[in-house]
Amino acid sequence: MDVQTSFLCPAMFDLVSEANFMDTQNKSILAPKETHGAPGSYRSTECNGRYQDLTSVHAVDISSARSNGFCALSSTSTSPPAISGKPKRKRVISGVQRQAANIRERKRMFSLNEAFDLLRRKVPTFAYEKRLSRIETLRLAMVYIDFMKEILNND
DNA sequence: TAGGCCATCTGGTCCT
DNA sequence: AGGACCAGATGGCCTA
Repeated sequence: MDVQTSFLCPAMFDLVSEANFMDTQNKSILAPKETHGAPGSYRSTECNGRYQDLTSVHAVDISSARSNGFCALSSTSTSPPAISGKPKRKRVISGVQRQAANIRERKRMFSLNEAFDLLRRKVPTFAYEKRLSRIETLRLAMVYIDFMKEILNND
């Protein structure tokens, strides 16, 4: 029994049940998710569901279209009161800057998801198990770390 | 159909 | 000034 298998047996069944290990559909891994797939979609997908082409022209088109719509209310209604005595610095950005910020944010989230993918590969799961969500990955990693620490302490 | 998960947009704040 | 980071909002997809 290797370390990963032995780890799964005693310590994880509470988490295992949460993660629905018996689900063999595995669709989320095999089929890339096609959200926001409308005309002008800014995602091109590859086999594992990751997306590329983060700086495509389509991204600019769709983001500007969305920015003209339902998200406009958040600028004034959700701004928190200034906590410190500092005067609030109202930052005015152009449409081009907003689009550039959107692209940077997409790249940032992409790298974050890459890190989650790496972490997913480090934590032990059954081969047929459904792809772990991000929160499941974090929780499982914590349990795994604790388990490994216990092993080290018992030596 | 409701709820979970995720991608994306957006504005505010912090930092360089 | 501008990039990074963050959290809220929103909508789409999937599953029970």
